Amino acid sequence: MPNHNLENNNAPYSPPKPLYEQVKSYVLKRIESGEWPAYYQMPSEHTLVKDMGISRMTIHRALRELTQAGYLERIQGVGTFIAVRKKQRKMLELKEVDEVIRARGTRYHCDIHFLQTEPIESDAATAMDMRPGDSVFRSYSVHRENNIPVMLEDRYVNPDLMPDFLEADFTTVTADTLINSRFALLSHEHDLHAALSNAETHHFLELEDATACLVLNRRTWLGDEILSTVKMLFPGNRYRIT
Amino acid sequence: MPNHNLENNNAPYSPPKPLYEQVKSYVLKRIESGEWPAYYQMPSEHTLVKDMGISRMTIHRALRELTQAGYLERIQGVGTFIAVRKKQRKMLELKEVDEVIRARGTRYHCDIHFLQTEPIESDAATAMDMRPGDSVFRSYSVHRENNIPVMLEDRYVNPDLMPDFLEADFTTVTADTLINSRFALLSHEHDLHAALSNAETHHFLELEDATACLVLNRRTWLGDEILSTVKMLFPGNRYRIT
DNA sequence: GAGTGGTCTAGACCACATT
DNA sequence: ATGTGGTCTAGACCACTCT
Repeated sequence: MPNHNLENNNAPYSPPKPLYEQVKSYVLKRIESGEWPAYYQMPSEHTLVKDMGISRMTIHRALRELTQAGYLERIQGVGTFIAVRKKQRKMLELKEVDEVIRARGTRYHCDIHFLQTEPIESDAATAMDMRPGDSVFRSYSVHRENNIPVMLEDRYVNPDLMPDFLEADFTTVTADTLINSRFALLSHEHDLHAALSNAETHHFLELEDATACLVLNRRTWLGDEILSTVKMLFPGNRYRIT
Repeated sequence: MPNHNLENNNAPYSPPKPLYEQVKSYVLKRIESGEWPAYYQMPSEHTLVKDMGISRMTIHRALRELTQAGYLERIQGVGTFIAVRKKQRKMLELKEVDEVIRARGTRYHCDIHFLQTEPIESDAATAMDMRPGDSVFRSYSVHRENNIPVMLEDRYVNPDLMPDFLEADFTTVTADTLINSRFALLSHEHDLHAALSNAETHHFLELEDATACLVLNRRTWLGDEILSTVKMLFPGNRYRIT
């Protein structure tokens, strides 16, 4: 049997790493050093099995995980290649208002202006993938930080998917928190732009003048059905998304 | 040998899914239906091997991947448990303007209004972690879709970290694309709000009236040093972040 | 036909936790 | 002592690509 402890041979008390991790390090080291540049076809599984004296399943697991992590690209029947620099995706996390405000140590409060069943009108019906006139739950609320309105929320919920939405106690949890805690497999779709306040939003947000607002639309999917759509308005001078 | 094609037995032309994928579906179905709630100890690998007639390595791979994905928690010597609802982080990907526009099939173009070295003034110095008066590279450009300005970019770059920034050809690549292709280990910090256009931005964005703009600030770190800060203005009626 | 990666098995040994 | 998950092997069959 070959010696499988490929590293730290002279360092005492070295915790043994699993073989597949050692294979991953072996490959990563050659990628980082530039020995195996992008597009380079690295040795096949069979070759590594022979050269490293490690079984194919173990080699395969290592290469599969590196592929998953974006370091390699594998083509069946062809070979394994070093991936071009993994594209850096710039992600922004959209945190819940109530959590942000509470984390700041300021006072959070929410006024529910209405929470009711209504026939859905045309535009919202399209967004919810329902027919105009179908019954829909709707909530309309203002979220406040130290009593100053920082967000206006206009939400539609599909009654078939969440029949008890109207019974929830939104003084203690936000609709978002409720929905997230209820369902396991949600996916979200976002859309962001800026718009001026209009007469209605002006009133509910208690604005003095026409104000640039950040508009965040979110559609929440439960599997392949739309559970909820929500439009959130943040006055630009009162709230920043970080 | 048991029949391993656990699904679509009556649907013709069903593409056979790998066994480990079928095991994953089997487990996910029971999580979604609520049959296996959070904290529930699901059957052991040995039990699944017996019940499903599938080898342990295959079962193990399925459970390992579900663990990696956050659905399960495994404790050696104890068992496998359904994970508490993975906190659903709502992420928004900030794509590059030029890529978005090109993907839409519309025409992308960028005007550089200036690209120079200048002494950094107080506010920007704070943001860049430099001293006021230090030399800094600055670029000021307008990004257009079908010749209509959709984004105004005001960027500062640390000359020590990227001495050749001024030599780059920004008619073919954006500063963002250049920076991303140059460095491997960047991290980004974002900040988003809405604001009205002012006299200056009004002019460069060729706006008719005061317009609500989405303001996206980004700081890009190279290790523990700030490589670049940029303020991007998107007129709300011309561009949405999706 | 030869070489590649994708999957799967039936066993094995180990580390760990509980009883 | 028993049961759990973590790793590893030596084979096997398959689908795919290229020559």
